[in-house]
Amino acid sequence: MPELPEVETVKRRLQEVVSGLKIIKIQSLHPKSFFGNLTDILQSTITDISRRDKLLRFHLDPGTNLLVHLKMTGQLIYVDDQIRRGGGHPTADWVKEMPGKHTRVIITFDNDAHLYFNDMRIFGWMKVMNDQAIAREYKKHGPDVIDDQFTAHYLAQRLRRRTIPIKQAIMINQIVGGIGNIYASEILFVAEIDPRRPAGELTFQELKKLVTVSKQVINEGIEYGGTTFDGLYVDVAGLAGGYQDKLRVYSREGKACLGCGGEIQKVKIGGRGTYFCPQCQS
DNA sequence: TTAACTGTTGATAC
DNA sequence: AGTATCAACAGTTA
Repeated sequence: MPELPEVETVKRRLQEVVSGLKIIKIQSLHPKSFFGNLTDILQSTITDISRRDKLLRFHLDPGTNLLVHLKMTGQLIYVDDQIRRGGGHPTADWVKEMPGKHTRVIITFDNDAHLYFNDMRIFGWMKVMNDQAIAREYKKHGPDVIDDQFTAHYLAQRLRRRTIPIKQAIMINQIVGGIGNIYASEILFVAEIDPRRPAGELTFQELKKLVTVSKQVINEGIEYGGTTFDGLYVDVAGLAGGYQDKLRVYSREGKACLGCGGEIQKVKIGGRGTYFCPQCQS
């Protein structure tokens, strides 16, 4: 579920709480959640955390990495002694009950803190990867939506003669990284573009607006700490984001369009629920 | 009860 | 190469 703003929110907090900590124990509780040798990263120290697209990278010393994809339902929950005693940074109450039913991996640090990788649907994963393997992985990706490399010229070149709906196109991370199903609907509403339009038929002016709006909406999502539905996405403290209250069209089928007062419609595009205003978006 | 839905993305067949 | 469909999985909703 997490898209760029959610992963970025997790990254920022994680950077503060686990940078400098040494991994002293790892428990893999499900065979599909952790790949690579546990022993390869035991006794390693986390030097930094970075994000590319929806991927989280733990930089380790000595030189390797733990790459993480949360997919639909992944969560990374950090709990240390202070949190268990009810102090420190605010957290959801249930983080003190970790591990939970859906905990798939537990990492223990040298300060006795734990990082819990919860993932109900088991689509997410953690992989031990060296720098070269990471580089190969990143090469498959387009620029992040908020990267300066993501421009109207770039997008025009990538979408030329393509017939898939524009909404589907901006969700392909080989084209642009970080946009998922929720923000795709939001972005196209703000850009006043019909999500069903064939991607190759947008004018350059429309692409310019699309690129600008994409960066704005995604940055807005980051500012509000991401979007939470049904408690599936939460930050490292188990707390919900705030952007679900700011959504303009997503999950608002039949409700009044904030622009014209007309009815928000829901359609399926590429098998995914898509919300838009037929009046405002063309 | 059963079917269809869900925030992701990779494989496959055409 | 680009597109459409299905699959991975578990839970909730119609």
